Amino acid sequence: MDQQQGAYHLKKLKLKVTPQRLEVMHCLASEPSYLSADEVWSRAKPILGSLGLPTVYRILDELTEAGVISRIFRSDRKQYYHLCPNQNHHHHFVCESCRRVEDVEVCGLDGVAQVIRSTGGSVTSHILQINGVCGKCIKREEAANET
Amino acid sequence: MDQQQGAYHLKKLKLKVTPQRLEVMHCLASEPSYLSADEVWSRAKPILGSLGLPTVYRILDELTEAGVISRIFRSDRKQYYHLCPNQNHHHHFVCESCRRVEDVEVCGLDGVAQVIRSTGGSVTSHILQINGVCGKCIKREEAANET
DNA sequence: TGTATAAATAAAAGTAACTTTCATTTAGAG
DNA sequence: CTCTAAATGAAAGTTACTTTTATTTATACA
Repeated sequence: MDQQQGAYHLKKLKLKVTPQRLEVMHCLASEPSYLSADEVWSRAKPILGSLGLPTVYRILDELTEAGVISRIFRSDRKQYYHLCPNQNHHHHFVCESCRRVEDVEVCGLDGVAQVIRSTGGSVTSHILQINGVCGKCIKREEAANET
Repeated sequence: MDQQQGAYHLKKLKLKVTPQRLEVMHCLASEPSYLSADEVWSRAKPILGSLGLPTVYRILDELTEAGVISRIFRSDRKQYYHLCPNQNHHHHFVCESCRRVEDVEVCGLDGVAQVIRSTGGSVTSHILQINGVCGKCIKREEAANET
């Protein structure tokens, strides 16, 4: 994500276009995997010269709330963030081996939402994350086993 | 979940049947919503007399790993746990108003898994959580608005 | 292009969630 | 009953995250 795109997103959200926000977005966008708040801070800080950790948390929260970035769930009780250029509704396939995040366009939630509605409830959001091993990693592991 | 059921689960997992484990399971099972580690501790401690917080964390981890309890995801960066009697594959509808967790039998992930496999990847697990407002809460809110 | 101002940031201190370590206890196998 | 591996509790430690407040800055508007 370049500065223009970043600025566009921020303006649409009525957030000021600050170097900190642009750099946080840039960090996440240039990472095919996901990053923790701390990792974003470590990467963005030297580029900006100075950057407060609370600022990173605030920006991550704002952008998550706005749907520009998504949380990635792991069992280590830490929070990870991923930014994907695809802004349509989609979900994530997370490789447990290389940590890469792939977009999954299929949602398959229509049936589920229908069931909820049939009980009088309403659906406001949902989390769908698929964990597994990506094709590249499977091939790599197979090759390693054969030697 | 009574002691017998709890003991059955633990034995199947080759875990010793301790009062601590039984009580943690009992706490979660008697709660239609979800609890944080801290909340489990607060509830189980007075019943057991003494209970270490690390023990609670350990037990929650073991049971989550084994699939006996599930994590509930919220945006407050804290971890919550839910135990449901239904041990078949299913997902959760979490009411944002009353925090109640309802089982959802429909999964709808077959299509997604197929897409992953078509790219050479494999799926090992997935997270699906539906957030919304349950029928009861919608009715309650409507009634409140009418007065 | 200035200027006012609301929004945003940094620094410092604080809180809460969670973990590690290790000595002691206990469940369950034999 | 006894032995042993597993489990627990206590204490201390770590890390993730938040709050507060003074200062700075982006931007709307003159």
